[in-house]
Amino acid sequence: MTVLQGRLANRDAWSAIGECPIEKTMTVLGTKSAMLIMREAYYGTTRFEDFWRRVGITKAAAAARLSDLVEAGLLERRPYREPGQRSRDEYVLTDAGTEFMPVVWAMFEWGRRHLPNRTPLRLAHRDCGAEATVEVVCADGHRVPPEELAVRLTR
Amino acid sequence: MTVLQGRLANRDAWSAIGECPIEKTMTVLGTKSAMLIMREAYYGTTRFEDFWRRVGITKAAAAARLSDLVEAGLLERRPYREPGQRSRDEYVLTDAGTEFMPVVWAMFEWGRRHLPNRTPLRLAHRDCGAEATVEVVCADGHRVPPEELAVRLTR
DNA sequence: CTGTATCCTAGTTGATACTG
DNA sequence: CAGTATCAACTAGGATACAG
Repeated sequence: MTVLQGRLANRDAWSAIGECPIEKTMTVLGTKSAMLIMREAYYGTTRFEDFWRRVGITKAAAAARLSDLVEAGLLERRPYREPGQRSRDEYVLTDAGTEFMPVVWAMFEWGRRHLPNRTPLRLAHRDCGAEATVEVVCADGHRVPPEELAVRLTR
Repeated sequence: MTVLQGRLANRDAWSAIGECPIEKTMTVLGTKSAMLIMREAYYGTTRFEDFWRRVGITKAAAAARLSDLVEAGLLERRPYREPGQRSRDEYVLTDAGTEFMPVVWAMFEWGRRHLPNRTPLRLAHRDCGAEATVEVVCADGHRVPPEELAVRLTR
């Protein structure tokens, strides 16, 4: 078991230890519109028009990003029909999409704390009312501060 | 106190409730190279050549992104001098940069689980050895699953 | 309402060469 | 080693018009 955190031995590029999931994630989801659509989807938005209006992007951008997110498995098209209308699709979060939300909330928290902004929004635990943040935690239930985090090479 | 999570009442665009920190964060850090440079900085990389070689980008891209990250306050230039050389700068994580890492590790974890990859790396708690993940937790120490997360409107 | 098509601009990135 | 300069390719995204 090798621990990478801290000063590195001799290692060149990520290629030496395999492809980097961070890079792959950014390739699939590394756009502002994708992040904001995920935020909206979590808020409960499902309809095309609501996405582009609430996110504040063009319909073209929304269509492109929604298709990307469906293809990547974060959103799912689900047909619905308003009375007297043709069948249309709405976009709902999948499990994979829900599991992506820590990325979004981590960005929310960092931006809220470190960038000039006056957002009145706060993350909170509905059940107990306390404010919430995004943190690294271990399987034993400890919070893992940056100095205690290890990136282990397995196998 | 209003809770936004779940179906929304009548709300248009984020502008109605202030600027979105997620969007601002993406504006500053929404590039693949910035994320990967942050990863490298956390690993302990500090020198210009190590950044572009290990991240696998051009020197031009590395220079641009390193400057951005310094300006945004995530990295800090610190002068050093090798014997017989002129003074140069190395780039070290600031507190704001360290606090950004949950974003990076959340992406790592999501990509590792949901995208095809064979990375042998795992996050772990150095102190107890258990594997680690990125989660939403509240001030009372509870893990906050997606259904229990609220986004509250304060003031 | 739910898109698609087109034009246009700005930013990211790679490749390559050059400087101190 | 630590950059800067240039060029070209690609992508994101706004504006606008059009279609089912």
